[in-house]
Amino acid sequence: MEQVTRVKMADVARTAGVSVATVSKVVNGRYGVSQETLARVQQVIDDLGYEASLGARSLRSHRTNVLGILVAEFEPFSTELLKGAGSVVASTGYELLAYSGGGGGEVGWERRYLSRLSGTLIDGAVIVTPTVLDTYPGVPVIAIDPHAGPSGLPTVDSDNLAGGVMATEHLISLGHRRIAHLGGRTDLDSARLREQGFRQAMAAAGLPVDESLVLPGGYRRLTSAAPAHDLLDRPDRPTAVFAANDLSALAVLDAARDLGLRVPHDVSVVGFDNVPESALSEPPLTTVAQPLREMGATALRMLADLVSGREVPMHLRLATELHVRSTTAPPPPF
Amino acid sequence: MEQVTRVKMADVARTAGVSVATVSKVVNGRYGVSQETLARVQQVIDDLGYEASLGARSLRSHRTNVLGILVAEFEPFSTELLKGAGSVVASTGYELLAYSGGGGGEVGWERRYLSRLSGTLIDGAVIVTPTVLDTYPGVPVIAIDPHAGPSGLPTVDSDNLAGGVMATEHLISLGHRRIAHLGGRTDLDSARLREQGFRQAMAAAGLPVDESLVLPGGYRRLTSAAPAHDLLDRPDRPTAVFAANDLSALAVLDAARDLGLRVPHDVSVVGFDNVPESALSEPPLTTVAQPLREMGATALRMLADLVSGREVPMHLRLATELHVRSTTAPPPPF
DNA sequence: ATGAAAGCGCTAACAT
DNA sequence: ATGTTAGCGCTTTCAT
Repeated sequence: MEQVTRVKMADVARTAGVSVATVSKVVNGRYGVSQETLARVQQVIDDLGYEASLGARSLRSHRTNVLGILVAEFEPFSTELLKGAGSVVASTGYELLAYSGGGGGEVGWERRYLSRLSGTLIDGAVIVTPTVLDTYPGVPVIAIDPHAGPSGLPTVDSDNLAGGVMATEHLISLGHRRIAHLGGRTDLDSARLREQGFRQAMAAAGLPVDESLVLPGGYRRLTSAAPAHDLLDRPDRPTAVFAANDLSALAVLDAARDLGLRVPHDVSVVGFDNVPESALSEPPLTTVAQPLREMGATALRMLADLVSGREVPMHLRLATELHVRSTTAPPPPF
Repeated sequence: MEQVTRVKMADVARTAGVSVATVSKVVNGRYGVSQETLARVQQVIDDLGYEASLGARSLRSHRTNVLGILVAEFEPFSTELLKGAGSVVASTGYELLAYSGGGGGEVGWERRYLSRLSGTLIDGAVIVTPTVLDTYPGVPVIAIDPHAGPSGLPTVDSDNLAGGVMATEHLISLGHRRIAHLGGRTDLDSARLREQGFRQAMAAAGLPVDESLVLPGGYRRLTSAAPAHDLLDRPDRPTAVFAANDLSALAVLDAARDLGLRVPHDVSVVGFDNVPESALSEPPLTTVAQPLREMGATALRMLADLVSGREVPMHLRLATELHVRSTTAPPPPF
């Protein structure tokens, strides 16, 4: 029989002729219920389609069997992580709740979301690119790719330094000597490490870094447009640009097109991240891939361990990997 | 001051020297609080970093300002919808909670999830590809791409029939005559419509359908592997395969590679959905695009309307569109 | 303007 | 084996 209002435990209890406590025991598989009663109550539960309210249950029991993944926004980066987390959650026995304000991640969003959900709705959380890296009292938390470097929180990220080296070495091996770096957000750890990788590879090859060819791009397509243009619109322009992420690499592609430069014939471009958009550009972007799915999966497994009181590593760093597509080639001859 | 336990309303009340009732009024912007008290309480809230527990709040108020999107699994299809929903949620003033068991969607998962969350945690839900299409008592619900055809639930989907026709006509226009169809899940409406489109286009071109070339693939890469292999590993293999979705098309690509067949030289492949992965395959997949982001965005807007008591259309069908990439070409000569 | 008290749906002692 | 009772953290009358 369908009712117009949600079926609650009291409804089940009344229908089965028992107390709510007994129903609760049945639902939670506690001892102290006769076979006969159990069968009857179970039958009523099925008939009525009863399912315990997560809110009410967790308010009382402080255990929900649900893990959270908190993101500022559902965009390509975070949803890749989500796919990774989703692919392993079943094997942990938990269910997965992804939460986003939809806004655009005001500073401290992670703390608000966590307070909202923790203690009542989720047993622990994976936080994606938190801006503030406090430890959170009483809630198991794993950070993915935090903006500031590792602190008290168990963290999963990828090897930004090695990635920066890889991108730069790739260009050097093609014969480039005059290489520019369109940087990311200078306040972010990942951007600093990618630049450091760039400098390290240049130094190792005995190549000078022209400081006028190292410009901040801000990780976004819009903020990268002007510096990308400046980089390419000069008589002594570089033969290659290593951009700190794919979005800014795309901006370099835009700038090249505007200036009538062909990629990779006139100038080579390497990005970072390997978001799907990077494969869809024209030409498809050579980029350093972060293993986003694997990072999501790893973080979720760590969280499950943490919630179960098992030991987890403080910092897990996954390898990055160069994906050579079509924006890199040897430099033009003089 | 950081505490070791979650700060709750009682903590705020004690610190500010008022009752929890007053704090509640401040938090919810109710009238009946003096300017002075309001300022003091607000200050304490900020100092302590207090945020109301979603569970406790909604248990009492039955209004949460959170919309849910319920999916069987976080895979490319559902996460695209999620991106679409996420992109508009801010403009509706709601926050967004995505929920998944992680399992593989036992029958009736949507009812379980909905019971769990509705009434207490979310004000309404978008359900992605529900298997059972009941109306749900007392909860505003929008269905995306339901497995059974439209029923009592407001629904958003795309034109699967036209898409199936489009994919097949594309292959026919390239000169293919012997075309296979790797189907989806036979219990799903979308799969049936795509196959129907296939048959319709074949019939319109006066081409026979070899029934041994129509195999179910189950919409997943794993379940499609065997039938994809069977389709290609026969002396009279088809010159083209129309796969019911991108994941199974990717499985066809895998099978072709295993068998040493080149795509599209030896066999052409068309997918359906246009998930990001389809552009990343090698070679990039020709596919029928569903406007997934738009579907997600539309469904979320409809849900917001429904929750606000506004009228919503019963059935919104969005157009599909062929994206020709690199897995289709004329058939090999004999 | 403020606070006391009841209760949302559930679980966990503690009776019986 | 079953029921009674007391909350979980919050909102909401209803007093004051």
